[in-house]
Amino acid sequence: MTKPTPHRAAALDEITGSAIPGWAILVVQVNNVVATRLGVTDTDVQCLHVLGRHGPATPGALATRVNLTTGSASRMIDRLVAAGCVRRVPDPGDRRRVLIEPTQEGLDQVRAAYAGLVDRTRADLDAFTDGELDAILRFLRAAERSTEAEIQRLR
Amino acid sequence: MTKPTPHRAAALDEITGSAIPGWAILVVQVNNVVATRLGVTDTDVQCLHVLGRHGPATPGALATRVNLTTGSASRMIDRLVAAGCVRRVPDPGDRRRVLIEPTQEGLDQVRAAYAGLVDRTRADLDAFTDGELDAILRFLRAAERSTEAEIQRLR
DNA sequence: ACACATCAACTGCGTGACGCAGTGAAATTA
DNA sequence: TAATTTCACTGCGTCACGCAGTTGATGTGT
Repeated sequence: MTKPTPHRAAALDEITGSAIPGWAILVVQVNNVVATRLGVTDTDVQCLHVLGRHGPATPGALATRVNLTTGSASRMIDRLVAAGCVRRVPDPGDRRRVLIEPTQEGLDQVRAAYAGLVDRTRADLDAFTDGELDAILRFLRAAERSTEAEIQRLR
Repeated sequence: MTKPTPHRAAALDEITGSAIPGWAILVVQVNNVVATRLGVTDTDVQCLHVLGRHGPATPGALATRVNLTTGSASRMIDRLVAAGCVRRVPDPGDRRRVLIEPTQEGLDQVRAAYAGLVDRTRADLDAFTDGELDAILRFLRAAERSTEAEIQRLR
């Protein structure tokens, strides 16, 4: 077992040290370009992503997800409301709370902005077998969990 | 061929519509947390990532990679110099140009900030076979190319 | 029932990152 | 050599953000 796979160690290094960072840099950049296109802030699109993924949320919950104070989140929501991407809905259960829910227009704008990238990625995935696709999916889910855990730790 | 794999279509949708976006959101968030920890801006860490990946670059090249004007890049470099992460080196070949190169301290700081996440990811990757690892690596490289291409298109 | 503490979202104010427009220096070209 | 282009770099205004305080609603103890 002194030499399980020399190739394997190299692959691990390349994935963690080069491929993931390289991709992450471009993800940040494409988000920035999209934000500029939509005429909003990077933080705003991040907020829209969170809403599209987890559904309506309170300003407070939104603030923690995008690393903002509640005050700054308030202003961010003002901007998104003004842009027609988001709506303020009173929480029937607790009249202190307000729920922020994305408008159809907001969801469509974000979806359209990333449609090109999604298409390219689908095309990329054509080159893989069903089993490889499954492995990729499992990896992405694992990375999601690990990144989430690391965020919690770093706070 | 009317039913190549029903499972495959579902996997494609989940990867492009859920797994990648979900991970991307967290990548942005972890970058933000790291930036706060290092006492610099999100843009600053993005710049450090670019430098760590592509080596020394001129302020102009750096500006395009982080979507900034050359003026704002100048100030960003000022901040990074003040933080001891970066050095200005005159270009011997063209005396108008200045090369920005990361200091060892800057590289170490970034590396340390992400060490926990890298460790987690390596642990995640233990669960995959050599062949699966190879598929994951090929996918990441393809995603990198596609994202790069989409950025060019959106400009 | 009534005060009192808590928790939610929201506002004034200061700081700072950014874009824009202009400057100066060096290189390229006519 | 003169004109143009291409760099990096600076005043200035705008706007996103954090901080601290406000308002209103919900619980909580006596």
